[in-house]
Amino acid sequence: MTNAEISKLFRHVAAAYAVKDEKKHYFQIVAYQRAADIIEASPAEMRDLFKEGKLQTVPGIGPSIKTHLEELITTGKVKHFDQVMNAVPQAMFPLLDIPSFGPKKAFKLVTIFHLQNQESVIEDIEKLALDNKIAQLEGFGEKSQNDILQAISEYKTGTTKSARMVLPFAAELADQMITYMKLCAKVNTIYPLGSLRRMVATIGDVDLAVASGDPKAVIEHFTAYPNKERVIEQGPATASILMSGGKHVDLMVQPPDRFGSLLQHFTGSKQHNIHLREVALKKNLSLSEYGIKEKGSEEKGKFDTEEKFYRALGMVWIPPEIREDTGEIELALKNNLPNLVELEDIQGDFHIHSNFAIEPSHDLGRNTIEEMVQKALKLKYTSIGFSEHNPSVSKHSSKETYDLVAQRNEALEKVQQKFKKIKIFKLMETDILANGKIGLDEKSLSILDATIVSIHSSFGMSKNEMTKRVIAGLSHPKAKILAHPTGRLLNQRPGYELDWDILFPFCKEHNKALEINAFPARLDLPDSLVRKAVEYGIKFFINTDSHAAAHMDLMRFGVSVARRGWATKHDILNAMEYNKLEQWFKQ
DNA sequence: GCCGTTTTCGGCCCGACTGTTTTCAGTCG
Repeated sequence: MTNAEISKLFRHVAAAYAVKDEKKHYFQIVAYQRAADIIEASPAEMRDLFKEGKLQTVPGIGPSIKTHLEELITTGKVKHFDQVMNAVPQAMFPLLDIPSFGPKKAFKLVTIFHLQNQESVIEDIEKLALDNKIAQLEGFGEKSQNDILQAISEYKTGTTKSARMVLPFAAELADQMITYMKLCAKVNTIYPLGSLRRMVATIGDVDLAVASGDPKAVIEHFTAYPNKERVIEQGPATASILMSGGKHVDLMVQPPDRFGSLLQHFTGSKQHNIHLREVALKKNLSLSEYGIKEKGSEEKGKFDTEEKFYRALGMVWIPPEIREDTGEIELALKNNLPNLVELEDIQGDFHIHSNFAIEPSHDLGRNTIEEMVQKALKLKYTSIGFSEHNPSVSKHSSKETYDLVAQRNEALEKVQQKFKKIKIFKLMETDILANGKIGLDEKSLSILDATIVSIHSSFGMSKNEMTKRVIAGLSHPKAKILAHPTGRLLNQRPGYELDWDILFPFCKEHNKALEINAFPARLDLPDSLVRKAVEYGIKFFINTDSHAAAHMDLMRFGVSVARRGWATKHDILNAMEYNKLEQWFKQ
């Protein structure tokens, strides 16, 4: 049972409670929805946490839900859930997947029309709407009948709720909209907010906030966007449009003197905001996008900046990347937040593929060594590490491999002679083969400063085997960095499994670094694991894995992952002076 | 059902928008 399945089941339980008696079960409903949100977003599978006895460490999971989860994971079902859900018609549940269908509407329709078949219920509702049977019901009308048809049609064609976007894709969509919105003279300021501002690895919808003295004009301009599918909703302060591909763009507008509270509200996360508002309540304050009001008063205090907004709650400003309600509010109250690493701290990039013809088993870069160095200089780096893939093991003798590595080194030295302002490190990205050996022999390794190691084959191994394999590879004294540690490709493959409780202590003890791969389809190590590794005291390289000079600009995405993992400058090795780094490689 | 340096009992974020309604329920974020 996956997190997604558990989350869906919890939402169904909440829906069943809502139908049964919403008032009586209100806080159970909220609790199950909150647990569903948290489990859905959790990078760790609940079944793994169960095996490790760590279910109670998940926020939102208390004694009762924990017991139910244990029953669910061991037996595949929960008696209590069955009881709750069997009290309502089963046919209502498939309808909940369709946007605009909640528990009440789904229950009402399947009850009135005696629908019992879960397989056909969506088609059944569609047919009833087409036959004009729904418009006559109390509480429904012509418009809502048409809305139902539209929602079902969009659901069936996959127009809605499609896969989440990787960051640059969402950023580009946001940029397009921002460019368009700036054509409206009434737009003072506009920012992308929500998960895009928090730099979450994948983005659902694009959220935009505008400061303007004329919200009406701004909203009208927004909903007139020519490349939209349709307007979803439109009010005096907010609007939402559907884009081709099923993405929503949500807009909120406030006057400039309330823009700080809008930024705070719309950046989220939801759990961060809820917690912040609970903290505020204890101070007799109530928060919203309009500002802060004292309990009992109608007057809402105005905040033009986020800093002032947080200060009014007795805390320091919290960087958006860590607004996930994982302890940041408590530390902000004590003015004790970590000093997160910044892009400007980065002094070099150590996972760089040039087009040097090294005859690798994987891909070559597109630019020359010199072009990559020039790009590094433009980025004001003081060091760079070249790490082409090792020459393919199957196609070369040991001597041929050595000659290729030596030739690559000579090429690096030539460029080093020409550019004295930057230190060039001689690295390589070496495969950890299925048997745990690495794809270079001692002689070749001896002429490198160090090697990055990584997995590019035999992904299907068990967690145990893979952990042993990675540790075997990392055990060579020259193997200093584990690249893209989980092997995940966002929206493509989940990555292999590793036992972090073994790997993290190993890295700490043997002074091995983990890579935070900045390539947007990877963002690997994932942020939540970065956080754990930081707690272990492990060091990182943030690398772009560039296969072209232009890729080196992607560093900021890796820095965001590090920030989301609460890493400071001192956790990041490529934020160090190169001479210190040279020492580190020799350790 | 969860949660706790003001609580192990008694609280639980706050608001937008829509359609069908003459004041609100439902859905969403």
